[in-house]
Amino acid sequence: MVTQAYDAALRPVGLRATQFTMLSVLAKRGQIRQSNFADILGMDGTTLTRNLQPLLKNDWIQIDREEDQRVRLISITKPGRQVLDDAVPLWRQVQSRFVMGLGDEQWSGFLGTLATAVDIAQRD
Amino acid sequence: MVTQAYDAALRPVGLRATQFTMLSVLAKRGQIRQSNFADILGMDGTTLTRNLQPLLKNDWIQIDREEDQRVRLISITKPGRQVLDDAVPLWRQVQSRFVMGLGDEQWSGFLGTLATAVDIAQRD
DNA sequence: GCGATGAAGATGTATATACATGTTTTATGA
DNA sequence: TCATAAAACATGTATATACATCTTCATCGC
Repeated sequence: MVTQAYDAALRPVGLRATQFTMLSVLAKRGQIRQSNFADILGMDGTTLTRNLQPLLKNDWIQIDREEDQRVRLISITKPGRQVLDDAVPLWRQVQSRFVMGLGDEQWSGFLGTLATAVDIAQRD
Repeated sequence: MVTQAYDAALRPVGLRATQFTMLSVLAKRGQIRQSNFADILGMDGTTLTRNLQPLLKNDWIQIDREEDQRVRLISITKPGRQVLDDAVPLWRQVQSRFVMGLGDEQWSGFLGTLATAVDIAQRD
């Protein structure tokens, strides 16, 4: 239901929550290897392969090669930065709805709990 | 990543996390209307229509009609109860990994935060 | 220099998710 | 009563997700 709220808020610019996250990571980190990108997103490599397609179709990202022909380098494009810029205010509005609704204390506790949960999931 | 942990734990019995949740609800509440089921799960009605298919294919649920021919009544079957019984110990193991890893205080805080988040998402 | 091994992605298949829209059945109002 | 609205689901389409497996390319031993 939380994801639905973010998806609904981003609909005017044509972005889904996942896509917003992906473009945000690319905007912040610049060109990165596909495998590294998957790790950052906590996403299976094959999932990332599929999730790149809608972004490519809209020319929001580009994929380059390096000397090692196996590696794919992903980066955001100018149109990608544009749609991200358009999306940020919409994102901020939902985000603040949740942050303010929970309050600072519960919010920071939530972030900490999620980090711990990821840590526990990674064990084994 | 949390969902991945639950999916991995349930793999030996052939259940996904979503399916485990659906069968658990049916086991606890008995026969329910499809629309009511969707509300309980916080799932769009059309998503539920699709998610029922794998359960039907495995004969874990059945769908009956009532006088109002529009309504579908969903219930768990004997094989459904069987696979759920097989799954519960596997689920308990992952569940306790997360509950114990977080500790009682953080765990109950987490549950409260999620409930509040759902509440916020439902506004508007 | 060449065969085995391993790294990096892609593909086949299945499930999960929801919006827009369509279909069927029931309820409602002039 | 009958046309219309509304309720309950299904379907078309698109994205999100991951496992098993395949392909391609690089590296490492010998």
